[in-house]
Amino acid sequence: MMDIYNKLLELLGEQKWWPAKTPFEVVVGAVLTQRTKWENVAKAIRELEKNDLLEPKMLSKVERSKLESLIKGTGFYKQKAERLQIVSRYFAENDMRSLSEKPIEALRRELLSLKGIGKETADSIILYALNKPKFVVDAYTVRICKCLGISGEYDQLQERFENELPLNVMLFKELHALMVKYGKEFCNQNRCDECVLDVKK
DNA sequence: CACCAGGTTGACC
DNA sequence: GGTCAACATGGT
Repeated sequence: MMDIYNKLLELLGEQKWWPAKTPFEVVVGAVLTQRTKWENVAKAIRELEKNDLLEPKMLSKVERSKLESLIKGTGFYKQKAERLQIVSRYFAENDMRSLSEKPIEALRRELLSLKGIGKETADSIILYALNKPKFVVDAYTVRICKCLGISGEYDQLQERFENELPLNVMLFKELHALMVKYGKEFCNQNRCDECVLDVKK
């Protein structure tokens, strides 16, 4: 696993994820980027910012139709508007500070109980908003691992990364970001024959 | 016109 | 347990 990281880092350089000014902005982005290009998410976040909505209380209270129109460009906008308000209510009731004090697994279960927050979104929030060591698995991670002969679904892959890597937040962030970047650039059409990641598992 | 994007849910078997 | 359509817009 560390070999993959070193190789990707050498190839692509540091990614410095997640691009956001505040932890709550990470939360909003994590919901909006579900099955959606980041470019469109960034636009929506700027719209929300203009309307002073990048804050849990304001976002949870804003009129649904207004929220929908602001995030329309990210697709699935009705679902996402509902999801954003559910998550916002949760973050309005639980500030970042109190959330940081919870054990990771307990926090993860709470996030997963919110409608619209699945594993990847929950783990992205834990890693990038709360800076806790939880490895985020996404579609690219699964694809890349498959190419490398590492099979498994979300939980198995996550466990493997967390067990085989040092439990380091920066490392988890970078490796996840690097795999997304690599996946976007090189894994688009099953061109596994050109894969640069000929590393030992 | 077809296909994809930093997923999640609920229905059905 | 697993599979699958639905969700919707914007870009190639």
